[in-house]
Amino acid sequence: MRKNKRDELVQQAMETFYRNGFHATGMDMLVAESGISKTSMYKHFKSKDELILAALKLREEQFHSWSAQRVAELASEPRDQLLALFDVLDEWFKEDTFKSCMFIKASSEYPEPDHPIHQQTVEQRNAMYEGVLTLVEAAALKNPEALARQLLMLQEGAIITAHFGNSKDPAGEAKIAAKALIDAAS
Amino acid sequence: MRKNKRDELVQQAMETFYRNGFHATGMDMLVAESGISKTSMYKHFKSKDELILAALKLREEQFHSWSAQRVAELASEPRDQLLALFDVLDEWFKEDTFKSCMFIKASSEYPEPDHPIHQQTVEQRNAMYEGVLTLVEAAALKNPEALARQLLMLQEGAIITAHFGNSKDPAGEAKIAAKALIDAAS
DNA sequence: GACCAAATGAACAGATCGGTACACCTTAGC
DNA sequence: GCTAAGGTGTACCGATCTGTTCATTTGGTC
Repeated sequence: MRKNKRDELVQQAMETFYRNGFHATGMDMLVAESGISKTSMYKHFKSKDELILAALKLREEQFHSWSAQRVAELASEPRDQLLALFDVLDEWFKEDTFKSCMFIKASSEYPEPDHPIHQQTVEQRNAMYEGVLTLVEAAALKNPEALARQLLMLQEGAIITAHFGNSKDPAGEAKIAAKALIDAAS
Repeated sequence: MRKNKRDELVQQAMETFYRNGFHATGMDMLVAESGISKTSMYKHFKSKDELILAALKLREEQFHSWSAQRVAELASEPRDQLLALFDVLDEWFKEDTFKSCMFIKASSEYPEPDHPIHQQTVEQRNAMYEGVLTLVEAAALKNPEALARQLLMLQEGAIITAHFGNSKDPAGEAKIAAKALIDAAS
């Protein structure tokens, strides 16, 4: 069975776009890094934008399954799981390959609200919010929508701060803040 | 007295890079938008990167003076000023030209920690942290370093959330969270 | 008006960009 | 072995990229 070139390409694209930036990465660079011919690339994807969309979709799936699994391993109660989200962030920040969030990068480089790439980042963020809201509701906390939004913003803040690199423990600090907000909503 | 072309260029560059992205903006686009010749540009700046650095510096000065002035107009006590930071964010988010934060964008498009542009964004963020820390200390709140970090992360989170556009009142929600953290540190 | 600094415009250089065309090769299934 | 699907390599296209050169124009001061 021949390896799936399309999947290889999307995986490589995801890594390269993330590390190097979307506009700053040309298709020739992807050819060089992936070993997949440009002809094959354009056979599978009509344009660079379509490839980016596929890479973002893959990133969303991989990150979501990894973080959900880690959270479930770290805690079982919804309230503890809300805090475990920050431990999982911490693990992510400590990875050598961490370079902020691919969706933040994409929404920044494609800032027009009607651009498909921007729209996909918004959808991904909506899905994150829904995930946090589900846990907040399961934990029977007050003002669930607002609290979910605040917790998500702490996560965003931790990601950005971790990328700037000027705090020793962004995830830990955000977790302490999250705990205070959760306690206040109990 | 001839108008200062260099300053005009930096102002225009700041606006165009911010709206369009750094890599996605070519020097020819800047020529078209500013009406300043490419020759003049390269007379004042050795490279595109140097122009970007100057634009970031200008943005830092303008944003800092504007926000400091607005905060001082909105509140006089340090504790109230910490909360007023979020009202000022709100004003900023509501501007037609809001497109996330120029320093977040720059750090994202130039993610290498040794790149001068990335370094300048880190310095700007350090200055923001010091500003928040000064207010936290003046308000005599507990754990000032950690609290300043948390408040800054809420600001980061609000900026990112405002840019994704999937919350009606990111600054207001972040302000409520900030108030809870400040109350808990009183 | 003369002079000088600042600025312009036009053309250029080499490189890269996203994307196309086509002959040819490789792999997998029958 | 044959065939079709998948993939490659090479060259190409028109456009754009950052940056350079140089003759000319413009603006300000005396």
